[in-house]
Amino acid sequence: MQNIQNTLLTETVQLEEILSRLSWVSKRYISCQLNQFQITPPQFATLRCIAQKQNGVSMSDLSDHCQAVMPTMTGIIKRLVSRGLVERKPDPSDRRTTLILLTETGQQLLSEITQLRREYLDQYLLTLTLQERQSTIEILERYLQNMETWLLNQEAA
Amino acid sequence: MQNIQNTLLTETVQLEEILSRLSWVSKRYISCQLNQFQITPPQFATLRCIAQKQNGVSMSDLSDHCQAVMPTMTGIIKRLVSRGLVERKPDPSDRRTTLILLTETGQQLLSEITQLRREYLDQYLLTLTLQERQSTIEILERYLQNMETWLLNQEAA
DNA sequence: TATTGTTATACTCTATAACTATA
DNA sequence: TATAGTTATAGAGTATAACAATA
Repeated sequence: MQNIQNTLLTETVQLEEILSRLSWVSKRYISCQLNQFQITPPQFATLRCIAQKQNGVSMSDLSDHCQAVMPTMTGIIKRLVSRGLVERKPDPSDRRTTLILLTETGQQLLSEITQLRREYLDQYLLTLTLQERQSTIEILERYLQNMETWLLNQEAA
Repeated sequence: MQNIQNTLLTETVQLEEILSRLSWVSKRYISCQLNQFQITPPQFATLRCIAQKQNGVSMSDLSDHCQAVMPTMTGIIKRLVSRGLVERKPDPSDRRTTLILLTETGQQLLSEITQLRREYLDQYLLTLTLQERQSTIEILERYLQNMETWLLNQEAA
């Protein structure tokens, strides 16, 4: 009996398992870290996305970058606004567009969270060699781009 | 001014960013792969967990391993039962306990999804060297155990 | 009393469809 | 007509609190 699995790399089965667990466990892990700050993973991803641009991000850009549909973003932003973490500003060049910006409170919260996460991560990274750390960065970055490209293609289709 | 960030490894800032993106993007990626099978990431994680034990898993074990509280599991299992993917069986040794098992349909669906994921992943892994693939497995496995241990400690506290 | 599990409730995230306002 | 964004609605996941049945 010809089994298609025979053609796979020997590491593939193992890594599919690891990456499935990683997706789930890292979500629970981040969720748990965010608990004390009273924000959720989608809100965290959104805050990070907003922080990348100094002059504000439109709802549709946010929607694209966070891979969430517009009505979903509307809800997330509404909650972030009500907590005083972001604010809406009209775009002078197009009156249909609303720009979203971090408030000072939002910036402060985001950097507190990031700092905490860095400290936790640093402890783990100390258990790796320099070479391992650098190769991890390289490989995960490529893997991320791989998934992001795939997701964009799905969207187009 | 003494800045705590100065004490971090140079790779830490970069990896915190990468791991945040990874958590979010891998969730969207898996979610997108699961779409055609009409199941959600928490349902997928649950099915995998059930599949690991031949003789069924209790709700409380599921709740522990999936890191979700019992009422959450009740809901997820309810939907999986209604789709015919899992079934409940009373535990003969303790009448309080319900054992959850995969149905034949559930096993089949799970292996279809896994096969699809392996094929996608395999294509990416071909772009890595053997050494890179093996070191990725080792590093991610250790990172996972790190997070899992941390989560268990949080729960205890 | 302690454990196993469900139900009730409330909130967030999610997508689709319908809508408003602007270009 | 097309684009930017919101509202309405429904379903899934999440946690807390209250409850029933069994140990």
